[in-house]
Amino acid sequence: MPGSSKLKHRSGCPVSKSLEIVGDRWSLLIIRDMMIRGVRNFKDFQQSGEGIASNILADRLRKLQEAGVITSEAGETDGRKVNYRLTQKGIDLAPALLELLIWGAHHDDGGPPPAVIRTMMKQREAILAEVRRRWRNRDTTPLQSKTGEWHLPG
Amino acid sequence: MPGSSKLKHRSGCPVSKSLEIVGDRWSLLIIRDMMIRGVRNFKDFQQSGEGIASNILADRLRKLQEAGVITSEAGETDGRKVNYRLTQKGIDLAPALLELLIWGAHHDDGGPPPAVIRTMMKQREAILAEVRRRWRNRDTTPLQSKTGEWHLPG
DNA sequence: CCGGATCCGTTTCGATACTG
DNA sequence: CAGTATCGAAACGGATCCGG
Repeated sequence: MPGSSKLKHRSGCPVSKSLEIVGDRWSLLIIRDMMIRGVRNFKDFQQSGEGIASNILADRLRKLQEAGVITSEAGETDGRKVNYRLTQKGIDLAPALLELLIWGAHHDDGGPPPAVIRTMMKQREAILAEVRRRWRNRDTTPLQSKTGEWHLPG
Repeated sequence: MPGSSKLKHRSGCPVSKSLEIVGDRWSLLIIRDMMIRGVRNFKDFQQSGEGIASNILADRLRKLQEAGVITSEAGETDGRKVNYRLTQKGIDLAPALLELLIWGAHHDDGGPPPAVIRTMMKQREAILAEVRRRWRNRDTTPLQSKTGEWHLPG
């Protein structure tokens, strides 16, 4: 419908397009895996997320691209592989995602001990800086292995 | 049947119970309305969220209670009315929610102009302090009316 | 092998109507 | 006002198949 500014997401949901990404279980996990664990490939997402169906995963990856949060490019060494990467918009989600993870860790049953949580909160800025640095340098190794002390939860 | 609490999330979703709240379009909007706009009653949620179905709203309010994010209590003046309020766990979501709103405002088409966004980011701590203060004092007037300058997006 | 697409039974959503 | 009941539509998830 050209000229119509009503995208009509699903039915009457008033949430903005960007926030739709967040309001989805899998999308948030995908972004977390990319940002924290450095996951890039289709298969790694399947194993990392602990059982997302391939059709759902493909659907979410496509929607995340449409939303401008990630991009996909053919692997340079292996033509078969596809590398997914966060865009600037995706990286900008880091502060919110980190707050979310801290909140979950703090309030979840069986979460990490309070000392670890306090460490996470203190290192908040350091973690964000590291995420941004990695993005600039295209470094995709998991965050945890860098210091061994961050214990980012999921 | 609604009312039977099956613990089995949906199928194999690995996300923690707390993060399930966030991975839902409506739950996030409900919390936002409570925190930013001071919404407390069933009917206000229906109008505020711009068209959430009553059965969905009831379901989400119940799940948020089960998750310990909100509580419900019968209205003191009017027995029919039910007042929903954020718990401490719910209030603790404020930093994450605010980051999310800033992110959405920044990256959404037709969002507020950059100057407003920069103001939001600068006032981040002030907004959080105000949310906490209101929660302590059971003040439920909308946040915007306080200063008229925060322009919190949705 | 990798990154999907297709088929299909099951679950959940959502609009409307209705009730205490 | 604060929810249920109902029912069609959509999304989900598992399994399997396909192109490169």
